[in-house]
Amino acid sequence: MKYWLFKSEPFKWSWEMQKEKGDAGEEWDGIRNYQARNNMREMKVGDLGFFYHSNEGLEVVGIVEVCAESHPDSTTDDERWDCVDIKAVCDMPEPVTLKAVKANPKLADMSLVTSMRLSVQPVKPAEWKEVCRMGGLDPKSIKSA
DNA sequence: GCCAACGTTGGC
DNA sequence: GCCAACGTTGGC
Repeated sequence: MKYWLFKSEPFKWSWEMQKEKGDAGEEWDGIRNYQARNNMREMKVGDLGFFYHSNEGLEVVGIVEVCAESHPDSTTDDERWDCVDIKAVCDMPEPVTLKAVKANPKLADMSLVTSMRLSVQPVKPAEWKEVCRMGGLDPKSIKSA
């Protein structure tokens, strides 16, 4: 099981909108970047991810779970682009801001800091635990449905 | 809204 | 295969 981070601009697709979809989940479509796509191709059902608000908010606001493995992106006919489906799992009790992540030496190598523009990123287990801790969330309490 | 950083494209 | 030009992302 792996960990990931999904970036979204809240005025395009927000955490609230993701939660409204419930367990049905939603396609994480519109990704037009090879590295981000390759990350999605590696995802398995049950993998967990952070939901991060970019541009506005600049914070990790929730936990999501991969609920469908990589398939063609329905928003394009271009065969190069695949995407996964994700569903909301729970809120981050206290959103973890980019500022806080940058200020934490343990997270200095996190993709969020080093690969600022990558919209779908891998997260290391140690980073996962640390961000959960900062957000007031016990990683062990995250239950996939 | 600006601009730096980065990815992609296309001419050579 | 290099690299300049261009477009996009995302923090500020």
